[in-house]
Formats: sequence, structure tokens, C-alpha cells
Amino acid sequence: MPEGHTLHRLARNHHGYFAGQVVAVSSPQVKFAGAADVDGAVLTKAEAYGKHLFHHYDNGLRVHVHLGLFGKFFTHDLPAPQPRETSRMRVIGVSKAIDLVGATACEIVTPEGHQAIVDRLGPDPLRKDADPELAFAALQRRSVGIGRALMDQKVLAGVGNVYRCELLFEHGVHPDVPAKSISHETWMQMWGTLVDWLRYGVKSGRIVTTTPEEIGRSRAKMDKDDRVHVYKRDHCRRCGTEIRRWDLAGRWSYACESCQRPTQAG
DNA sequence: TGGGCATGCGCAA
DNA sequence: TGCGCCTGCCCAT
Repeated sequence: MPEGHTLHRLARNHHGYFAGQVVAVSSPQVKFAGAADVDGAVLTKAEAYGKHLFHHYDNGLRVHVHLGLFGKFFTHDLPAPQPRETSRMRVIGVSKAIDLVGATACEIVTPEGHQAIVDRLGPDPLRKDADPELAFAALQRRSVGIGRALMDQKVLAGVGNVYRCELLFEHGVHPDVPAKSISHETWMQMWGTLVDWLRYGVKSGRIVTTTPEEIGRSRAKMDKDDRVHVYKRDHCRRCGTEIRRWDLAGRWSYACESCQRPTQAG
């Protein structure tokens, strides 16, 4: 399930599997009628922007995928097994096949349509062209709490619930602190943390926000429970205080109110 | 076997 | 602000 690192990892993999190849694109589930528009075309590039994935084709069209909460790709070596009935899109190349299931969006877009999607997004820390100042400026315009603002893809692209909770813990900022009160210095530190975490996420496929030093074993050998500080935990890993969980704009927010002070502005 | 949950998001009120 | 939608998976029964 996807935050930005998942999509960038998928893009990297799909690019490796298919770039430069004529691919067969179909929709076993039938819901993706546009599959026919790119079936038999050359997939030239796969890329991610925030939580959005794009497959570029040599006929100028692109497939836009947003996984939502449930979306998932399954990868197969050829010969691929019979697709499951829920497969929205199947792509078959020379040696690999992928099946997309459960996605919120799977559609054909033109280059202009692609641009329109990207234009609605804030900077993506995983992209080299990303400008943290744009996100800072957006934060300064928000009257909501930082916890809410970080989930807004117009502010920042790619961060979801886990990274949001963990980032605020890491920097000792309570989710209810007004977004506009975050200092430039704190924001730049947060951005740096995000870049590190997301890059590791792309590499490993895992969200890990703890360090080998504090856990006492390498990140690769950590148990699932070792990988985060507050997300879905009962007690704060650092101070032992009970973690508070509450509904923040429809998503569970987790915070240690001893380490993250409501009055503490960055 | 079936209920509940999930790293999202858009839309109606 | 709340709801609906997309589906797989884990756990209790």
C-alpha cells in the first residue's frame, strides 16, 4: 500500500521491465477501456510523481495510475498465469508481466492531461527537480494544523499517513501546530529527513524511520515493529509515554504528546 | 467463512 | 465533515 516511495519503486521496476519494448496491454476486468489505445505500442518510459504513476507510450498517450488505498501491482515472469478477474490492467512485455488491481485511477491521458495532474501537486521530495521552498510557501498559506497540511498533495506530493506521523514525531512537532508557524529552518530539516526516508523506501520497499543505532540491528534485519516510532504503536519508543491516536481528517493520527508538544512551534 | 482493516481521495452536503 | 469506492489480507470464529 502506497506512499510516494512505493510509486517510485514501481516506476523504476516497470521501466526496467518494459522500456523500449512493444507491450501487450489489456483489461481482463474490462473496466479500463483505454487499454486498446496503447496495446501494441512501445512503452518508452515509466515515471512517478508523488503517488501518481505514468506509463509513457510512443504514440503520445500515457497511462495514469493512482493506487488509492487498495491498489496493487502483481508482477509475474513469463509465461504469466491466468489473470485474476479483478485485474484492471495487464501489461505483457518480453520477459515480465504486471497486473494492476484495485486502483482508484487507471486511465489514458494526453501529455496535456498528464501535465494538468502534475500541476495540481506540490513538490515531490523524490524528484531531483523538487523545490522545498514551494512546499514551505504552501505551508505558510495554510491555516490548518501541520498534520493535516502534510497530507495535502497540493502542498507536498508523496507523503501519506505513515511518513506524516513519523516525520512530525522525528522533529518534535505536534500535528495540531499550525502549518504556518513552522519555521523555515525546521521545514528544511523535515525535507531532508523525508528525502532520506523516501529514498530508503524506494530502495527497500519499506518504510523505516528508526535508525540501526536505536534499534540495535541493521535496518534490513529489523522486525516490522522496529521500523517506526509512533505509527500504530501503543507506547513511545523514546520515552514510553502512551501514544495518542485520534481521527485527523478521516485518517488515524498518532503522536507522543510528551515528545511532540502542542505549543511547540518549529 | 466472514468481518474488519488498510500507507487515498473525491464528492455531496 | 462524512461517506463511498476500489480489493486483498489477516485474524477471529
